[in-house]
Amino acid sequence: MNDAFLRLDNQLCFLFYSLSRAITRMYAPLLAELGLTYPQYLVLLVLWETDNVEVNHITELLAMDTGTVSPMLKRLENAGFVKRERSADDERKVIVSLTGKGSALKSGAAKVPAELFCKTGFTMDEYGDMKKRLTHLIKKMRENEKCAD
Amino acid sequence: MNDAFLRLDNQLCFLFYSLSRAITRMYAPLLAELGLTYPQYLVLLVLWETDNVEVNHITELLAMDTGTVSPMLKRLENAGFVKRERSADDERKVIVSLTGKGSALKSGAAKVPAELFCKTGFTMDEYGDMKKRLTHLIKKMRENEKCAD
DNA sequence: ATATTTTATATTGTGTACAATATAATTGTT
DNA sequence: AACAATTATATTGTACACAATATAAAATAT
Repeated sequence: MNDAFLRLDNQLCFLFYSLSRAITRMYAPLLAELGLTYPQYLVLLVLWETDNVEVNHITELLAMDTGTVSPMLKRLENAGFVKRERSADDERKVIVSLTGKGSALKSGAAKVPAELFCKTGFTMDEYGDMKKRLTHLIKKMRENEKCAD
Repeated sequence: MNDAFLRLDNQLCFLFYSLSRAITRMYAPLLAELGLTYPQYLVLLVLWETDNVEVNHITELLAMDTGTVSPMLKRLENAGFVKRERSADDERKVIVSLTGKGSALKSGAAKVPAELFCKTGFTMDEYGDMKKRLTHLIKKMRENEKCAD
């Protein structure tokens, strides 16, 4: 019975894993035109919504480790898209903000997710429906964290 | 209008990306007991279904680059789970096969996906339904590869 | 006020991902 | 048969991912 779960084509997890990588590969050439990778684009999505945030804010929204975000911010800074400054009132904090170049990228980036949406072939309703299902699943999995028996 | 797509919490792609990473993190401690990472576990899933396969067979089923699979197989070989041998009739090919240790791992691995299934809180029907939706989406995205306008 | 703990970020080390390149064997061509 | 094109795998280089550790500043405790 358990054996059926060991078949690759039965694994829901593998589907999520494959799909995620396939999406990243689809984004790659579109984002390369802007000089970004997909994770870097996610950081900019955060900043385009709220500028001047702590590093902490980014790691939490993206659910990423500092070991991932720290060097990524360094690369974004080297590329001239963001700026990093120690906070004046709390020297532990680093405030990340957009440069002019980083802000300017937003208009060019707008067509990227629209293009990806088109590739899904979804209607707006189907898109929303899938979003709801995934959000629900994520919530469920968080609740069932400890499922040992 | 396009601007709404730039909001992080509207991005279906980000949900897939987050969920995939969350699943991998959930697998990690369970697979660590077996001495495996998630991608390494995927390779073994392939071999448990069909032993003695070309490297090519693995890269295709997992949709992974040789640059990913080659070093991974080397690590699996060092860990004693698989064996690699040049094919006799075509010296270009490398045949990957399970060692006794690699085969033996299968029984211990059976409970891993069952545990993950439990965490989803899905019924068998819901599981199948989600699988169907994702398979359909992957097919759709492959068809709409070129969606430029 | 000083020692302890907590918090915010960075670094180290291992393992993917993947594009681009390299290498060697096989097949196809002339 | 000699050369070109193709095929199978490996290597190189860059960028995540993440656990574990390090570091320094702030908050708390004594």
